[in-house]
Amino acid sequence: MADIFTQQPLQHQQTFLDPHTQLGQISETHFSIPLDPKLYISALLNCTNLTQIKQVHTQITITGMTQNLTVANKVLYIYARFKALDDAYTFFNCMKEKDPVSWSVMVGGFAKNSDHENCLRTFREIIRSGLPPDNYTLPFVLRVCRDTVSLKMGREIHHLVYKYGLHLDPFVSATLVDMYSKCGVIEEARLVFDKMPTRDLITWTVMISAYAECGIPNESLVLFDRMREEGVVPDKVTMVTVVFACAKLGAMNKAKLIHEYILRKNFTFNVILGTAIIDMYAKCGSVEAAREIFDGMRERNVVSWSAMIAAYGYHGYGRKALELFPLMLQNGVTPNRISFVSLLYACSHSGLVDEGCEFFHSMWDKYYVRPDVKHYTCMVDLLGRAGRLNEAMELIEGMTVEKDDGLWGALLGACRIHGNIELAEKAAKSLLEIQTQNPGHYVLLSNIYANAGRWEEVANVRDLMTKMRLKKIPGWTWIEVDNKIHQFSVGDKTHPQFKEIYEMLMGLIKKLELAGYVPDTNFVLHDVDEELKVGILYTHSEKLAITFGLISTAEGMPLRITKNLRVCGDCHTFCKLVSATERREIIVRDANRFHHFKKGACSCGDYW
DNA sequence: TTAGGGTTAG
Repeated sequence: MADIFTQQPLQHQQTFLDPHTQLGQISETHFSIPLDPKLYISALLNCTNLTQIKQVHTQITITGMTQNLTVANKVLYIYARFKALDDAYTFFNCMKEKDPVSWSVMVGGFAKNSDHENCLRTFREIIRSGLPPDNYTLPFVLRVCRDTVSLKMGREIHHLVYKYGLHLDPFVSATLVDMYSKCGVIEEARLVFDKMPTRDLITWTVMISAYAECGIPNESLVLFDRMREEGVVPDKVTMVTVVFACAKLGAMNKAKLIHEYILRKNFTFNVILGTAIIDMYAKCGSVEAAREIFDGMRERNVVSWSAMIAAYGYHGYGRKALELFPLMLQNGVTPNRISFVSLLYACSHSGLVDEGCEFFHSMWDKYYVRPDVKHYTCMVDLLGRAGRLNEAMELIEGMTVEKDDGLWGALLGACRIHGNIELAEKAAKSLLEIQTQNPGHYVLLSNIYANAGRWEEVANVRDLMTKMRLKKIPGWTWIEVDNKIHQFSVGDKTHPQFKEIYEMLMGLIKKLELAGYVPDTNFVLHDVDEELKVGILYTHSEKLAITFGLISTAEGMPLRITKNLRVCGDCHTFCKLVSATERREIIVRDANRFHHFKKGACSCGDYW
């Protein structure tokens, strides 16, 4: 047998694989050695497993064809594609001659297989050996910077483009945009994007997706329009990112327009696009429209089922979410960790404590999905909301997986609802030990202390926040009026009609109070002036006020709704009204969930 | 010969 890595060709003619035949069928016939590299390349590309690759590689070595760089690079490439990086690297090291393609394939092989360390090490070797980096290698290295969120390194790689006088082609630019946005500096991503002389579809898609992901989905839609104006035709991947942006925006009119566009342009309705549309409709307030899409899908995978379960969950329809689970199993779909997060979340927000506990226990026993910290967090939330705080604490104490700030935050939130200051302090101590960077947790803690009148602790938490340079970022709300999207935050005065909006708001507050609504300012952020508290309680979302304004024109509605409307602790500050789908129902959205207020009852059972 | 973009939760 020839040594396929040292590439020593055999001296004598051997029985070997006939590259003309189908791979995997060994030809026993002797024939003269074909020396056409194309045959070996196509044989390599036709391999379906590692054994076949090694067989072809052996033949290539026997013939001495490894001396041909094109063939050798293809051997490297195919090993990397089948994740056989050890084989690829051993071969790479034995290659007597390497060209930029060899280096690029090796760097790319490591990058695609998430071997960040070796990818960077190989890239440094290129630079050290005096070879210039090229436009083929840079996207791979930038990909590592993106995946490891290494902004500093990403900037250094970007600098190499100028240092080596490289042309910023669409590949490098697209990965730079992607890297900067995933590293949280969307402005730098946009700078690269704006500087490109011409942008191809992928760069547009990356930029559209970047805005949606970093919480500026309205800009995604603006870019989508601009892209089409410039004559770039979107493909289905672009449409998925646009649908995702619309889901983030929660704007139903836009959602419908985009859905119509997808149908009109005959985009293939695959699982990914279908699932994205389910999510979009659900997040725009219509769980029914989401279900319609779900029912109409030809193929559904675990993501589609989980998305639908989650949709019912955050709309407060826990039972419907749970009904989907056995159907999912019947359809031969295996639940994953996210399916269980969605199920437990649905239970916790519909007060289905027993059902939640059952799922939690069966997920590992029956479905071999090991509970991670997120599942424990759902359970703490479930037990905590139901007032079973001690059980929640016992669960945490018995955990073998690493605890994170979200877990303690859930316990802290439950302590706030039930006014359990002792347990709150335990949770707070652990949160402070972890040094959570989530300002919401500190605000929560400060509020608990404030409610207990422990002002010294309030001041300590505030000091800590200042020292850690943490600031609560205000939530944004978007509202669609006549197909135009308006953006607001609490106390916002940037809207051209802000005077009219606040006048209407103040009028509504008066009506609310006349209707007997007494605001509970206990849970309003304590970092605002006292006189603003009541205002914030109502103005947490101007959208809420505006929609109330619209509803108030409907006969008899405002008093009935306002009398019965009790928003939960979270909603006091973060509630967002999405739309009034019918006169007798309004849907309120807080950070991640929806409340359906129908004839004075909320679909979410917790707060009623 | 080698390169870039998409779905579910928190």
